[in-house]
Amino acid sequence: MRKVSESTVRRLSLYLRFLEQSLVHGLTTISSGDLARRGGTTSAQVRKDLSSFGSFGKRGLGYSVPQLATRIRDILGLGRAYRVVLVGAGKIGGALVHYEGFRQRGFQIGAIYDRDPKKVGSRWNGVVVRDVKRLEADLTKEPSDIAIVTTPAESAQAVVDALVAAGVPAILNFAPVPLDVPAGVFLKHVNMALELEALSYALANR
Amino acid sequence: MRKVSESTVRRLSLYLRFLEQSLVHGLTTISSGDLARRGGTTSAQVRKDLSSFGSFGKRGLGYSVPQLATRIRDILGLGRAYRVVLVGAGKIGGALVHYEGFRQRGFQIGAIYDRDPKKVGSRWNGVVVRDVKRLEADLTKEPSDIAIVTTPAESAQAVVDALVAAGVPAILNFAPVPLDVPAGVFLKHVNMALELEALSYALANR
DNA sequence: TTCTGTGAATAGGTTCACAGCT
DNA sequence: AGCTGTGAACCTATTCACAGAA
Repeated sequence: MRKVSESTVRRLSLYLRFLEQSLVHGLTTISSGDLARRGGTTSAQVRKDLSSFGSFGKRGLGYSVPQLATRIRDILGLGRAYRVVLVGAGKIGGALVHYEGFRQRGFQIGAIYDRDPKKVGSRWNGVVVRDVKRLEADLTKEPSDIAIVTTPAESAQAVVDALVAAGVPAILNFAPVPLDVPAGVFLKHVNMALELEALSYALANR
Repeated sequence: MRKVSESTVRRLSLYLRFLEQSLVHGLTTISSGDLARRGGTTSAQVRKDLSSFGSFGKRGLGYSVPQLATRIRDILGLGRAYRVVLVGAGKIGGALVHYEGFRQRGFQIGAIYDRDPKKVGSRWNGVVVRDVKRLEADLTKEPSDIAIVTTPAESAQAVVDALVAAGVPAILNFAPVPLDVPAGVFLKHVNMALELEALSYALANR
């Protein structure tokens, strides 16, 4: 397996969604051109993306929908469930807890943490909110694969430090602040204000 | 001004954040190296990014913090307020309505739309939720620069079609579905499941 | 001396184009 | 004929390295 770019991984996720839809519609075979149209790219790109991982298609025919879906799910590591902890029981945290798309894909929110004593003890979508003080101790007993950080900017780095200390290998950050993690820990940001600013730039310079 | 990449625009937003913080801390001058450290990039990258728009620095010294902040705000088109409409008064929509980061940057949510009669008429952070049927008519009277779509996947394309028909030039989509817009309309996606899948890939292939 | 601004070099990602299966 | 798989060409973005201003 050769080195694969971030963009390729993103596109694989999109292909997988389309494959799953196609499966529901009873399609058995699909061409790179079909996948391209839906993923907003070109057929050559689709084939290149897939070829990094092997040859899954049949020349003259295309790809088997269920086979390719399984293969991509495998590549993306979606063949298993992930235990996710969420730190920060605010508005965004609440939205994420109730977001069905996560659970559907095997991302199970197993614990929620907050600093606010008024929130601690309440139930969010069946999960009890715990005091963030327990975060490190809990993670030692119940290791998590992924943490989602939805705290205010000020607390985010401290939370991330605790997560890293407790051995959490992957973090998705919604706090609008750049964070430091040691090498070997995977960190991704979702920054909604940034996206709006990109639109603002586009509008200002059209 | 030469052509500027998406990544450059994203980095400019990050530089701006750091500049604003530095301003609060009373700094008057900053070097490309300082900006780089905070933006997770290199000093050469920072200088290249800025040089697409002009020469704002002083050799041997660096950049004036307030001047550069103003200049970037200008470049990004943040010198003005934007009227934003939000379509989809669900959990994510609710989180966005209350997100202070938007208003701080001049993105003002002026109207919220939903299909659910139970939600229509209620107040969200001071804004009354309207029936989505009124969307096009309202937009004709009160044009908006940006729309944020947080509907379920099924309704997103229809909503976007209405937005485009009503002349909205920029759309930020949170629905987990690819959308079609005509050329000239700016469309950006925020796909949280996709980000988790990128982490899943990283974990599976480390 | 310090730090910017920028051409030149390098690396990385995308598209082309075509040989080779089915 | 249709569609994949892939080297080669192309294009875009990042890094290097250095001349020049403060």
